[in-house]
Amino acid sequence: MRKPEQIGVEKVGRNSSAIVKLRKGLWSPEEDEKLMNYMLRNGQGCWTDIARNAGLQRCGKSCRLRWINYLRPDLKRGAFSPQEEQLIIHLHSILGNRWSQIASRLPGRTDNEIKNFWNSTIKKRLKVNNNVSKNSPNNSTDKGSSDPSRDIMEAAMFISMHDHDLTAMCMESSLTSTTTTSSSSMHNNSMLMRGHDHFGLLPPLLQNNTNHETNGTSNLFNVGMGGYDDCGILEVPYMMGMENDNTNLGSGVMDGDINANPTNYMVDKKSTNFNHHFNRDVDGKVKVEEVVGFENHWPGESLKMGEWDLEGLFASIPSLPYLDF
DNA sequence: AACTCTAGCAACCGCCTTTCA
DNA sequence: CTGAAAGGCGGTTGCTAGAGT
Repeated sequence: MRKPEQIGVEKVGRNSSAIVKLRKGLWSPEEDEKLMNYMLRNGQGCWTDIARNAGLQRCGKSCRLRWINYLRPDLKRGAFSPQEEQLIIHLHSILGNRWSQIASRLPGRTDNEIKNFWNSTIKKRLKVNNNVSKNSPNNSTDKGSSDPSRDIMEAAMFISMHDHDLTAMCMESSLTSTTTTSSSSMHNNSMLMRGHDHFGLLPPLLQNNTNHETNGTSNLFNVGMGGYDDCGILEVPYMMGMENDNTNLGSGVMDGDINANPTNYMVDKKSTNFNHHFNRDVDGKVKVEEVVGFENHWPGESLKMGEWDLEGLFASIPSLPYLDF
């Protein structure tokens, strides 16, 4: 909480030379009421005008933040449900710290709330888990917790922290877990659960849920986001609408079983012209700056995350859940 | 009861992008 | 076209309340 009586100075309005004294710090109930009343009567507009017209000695930014994070009528207060918690972890495994993107998938939750939750709760839990698994050799043969959702969460967090190449798959596996409650059913649909831990990175809890084996072709899971369809075929969305070439939008289907023959998978990936799909837009310009993991294995293809079309991404993954309450 | 520690969270900061005069 | 303002976002700070000692 901030000290309530800080005063700042700010110019107000594009053409205004007016200098007003602005309050900082905690919002008083009176300020909340003013802003709430104004917003309900007039709706959203220019925040600087809102601040002025509502009679608030606050900057527009501050009003916006207060409204979005606290006053909005559709906000859901209170603790995160287990489903929300899982979804946050899932989404974070793909999106990273894009809190607003994550929040847009959780109705009634704000990016700030989710960010705080992640930083205060989930991160800490991960740290504890890491320490436990480091310090306890017995955990390598851990049979897993009795709570499969917890296993998945831990796995997701572990992978998210240790290997970004795997996070996408973890996301996929985790998504499955949101619609199924038993770990056995997870084996059926999820890439991660069906795949092998070629990296030897999966935590014991997750290894317990996989047909774990190791071999020398460890990097073959670098496919970005994807999963198995009903036939067990690996389906890889074309990096989520990263390219603007509408004729190529959709999902590419990799034939072959990557578990059985990962090398073929790599060949198939190339043969479906992923290079084109992933990093070039309609004009042929390099569009995507970096795709997590790819650069390690496709030298010369400089793909980056910054310009992903996330809506396209979500659109191309029908199983990605919204929480709808 | 007094003090310390820490989790939770509201709000600010600073940077980047978008909009507009 | 350009520069300034506004909007948006992620990172960070620092206060409060409650638990622990």
